[in-house]
Amino acid sequence: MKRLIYDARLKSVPEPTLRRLPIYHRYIKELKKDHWTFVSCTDIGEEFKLEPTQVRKDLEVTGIVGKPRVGYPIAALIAAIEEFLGFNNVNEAFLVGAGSMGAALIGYDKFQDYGLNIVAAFDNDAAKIGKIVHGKTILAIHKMPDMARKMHILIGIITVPGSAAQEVADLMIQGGICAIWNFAPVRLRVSDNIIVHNEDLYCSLASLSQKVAQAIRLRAEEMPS
Amino acid sequence: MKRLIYDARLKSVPEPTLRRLPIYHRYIKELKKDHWTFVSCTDIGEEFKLEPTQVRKDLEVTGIVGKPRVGYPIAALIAAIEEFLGFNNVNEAFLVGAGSMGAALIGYDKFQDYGLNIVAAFDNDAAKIGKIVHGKTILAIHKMPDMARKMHILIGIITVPGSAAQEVADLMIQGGICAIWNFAPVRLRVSDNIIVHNEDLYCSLASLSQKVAQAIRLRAEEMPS
DNA sequence: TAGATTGTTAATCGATTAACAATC
DNA sequence: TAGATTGTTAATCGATTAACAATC
Repeated sequence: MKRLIYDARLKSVPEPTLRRLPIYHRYIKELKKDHWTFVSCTDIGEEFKLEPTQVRKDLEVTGIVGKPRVGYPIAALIAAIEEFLGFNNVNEAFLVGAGSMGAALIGYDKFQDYGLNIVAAFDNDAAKIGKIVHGKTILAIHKMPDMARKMHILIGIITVPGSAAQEVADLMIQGGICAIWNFAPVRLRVSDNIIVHNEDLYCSLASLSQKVAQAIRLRAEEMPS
Repeated sequence: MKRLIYDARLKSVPEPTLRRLPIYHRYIKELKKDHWTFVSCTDIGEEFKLEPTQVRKDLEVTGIVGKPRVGYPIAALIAAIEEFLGFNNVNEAFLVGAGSMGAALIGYDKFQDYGLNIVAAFDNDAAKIGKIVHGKTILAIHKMPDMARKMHILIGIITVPGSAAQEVADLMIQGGICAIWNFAPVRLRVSDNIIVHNEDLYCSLASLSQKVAQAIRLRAEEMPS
């Protein structure tokens, strides 16, 4: 049973794994509060209706080593997930678009725990510039690229309308930003060294909508009135 | 080349397909504005860097029939996607949790186009009840289940803190709601006839965080200072 | 010791991609 | 007609699940 250190360059981690790890992390932190010291894949799998094997595969990428018969030491496991997901090195981020979604995100104070610190917010609307939102002053967008470069900002959050998103993305990249969390309903055209995460609520809603529509269709067939 | 009508009961549509269709839909509507009449999978694939075959497979689920050599008639294709995704039968929804995220969602006026109409918003905070947000009065949460049942509401949106989410979900289901769009960072325990869509921004952020952390690690290795 | 769980390899499943005849 | 694109089947790829020896 030799064990190789996981080398992230060889193979990128599956996206489903990346999205399950924070779920596990949350649960395991709860267990720690309840003074558990070990947790098994069976425990985690039962909580989220997942196969223990899948949980084990997921945890494997963090490099954690477990004990047969008992599971994984909780404190070490939490640390391994946090280290792997980059929660420890908190990165500073700029947010552009101080509308209601932007304001909501500025207010998410737990983002810090996940490696994100929104240090400034920008807008192009004179009515918004200078206003304070959740303790942060909204700055003029034209200041953003220079500030980003000076402050070595790596992450940008886009919460502007779709029509302005590409322009904002270009400015961010100009300022040295290399990862964009995009809430605008637009696919951004960027070079492929830029990480883009689309949070397109309309697409998510469309998927929900289809399932509801299908459920209604099936129900109508089963009970013809 | 016989063609069977797609029967949604036989096989559920892959989630990736459901999330790509609205993207195509948006693009094709743009093309229609520019007076295109036909669009091919090659066109769509080039726009989004996808294989034409994949686009074709995706469009197939809508039942649209194309013309070899020219592609799909734009107007019919838009109609087919909208019908398939359930954009035509707009469903009424209740939103619970009038915090900043709730307020942002109430303000998303395009949700109607995707089959969702937020008709009422609720909260348990006396300070919020009675307030008007984006033209909608915030109601007391205790009124929600009865109102949902009387108004035949099918969709619930949860934007409360994680600690309250399960309780809200239970109330929604009690009111006859069968589909939940959950923005709280919690996995809801519901019976499996309830559709749950988790919009867990922390998980999404964690995935972004990991990629940024990895990019930084690689960069550090490539340029040792 | 007995048995539950780990680590790891193999099999399965589902989604993507390739191949190609049909066709406009 | 020639050739691009559809519709459809087969091959590939990647993620999930199953199997099982090692082990505490």
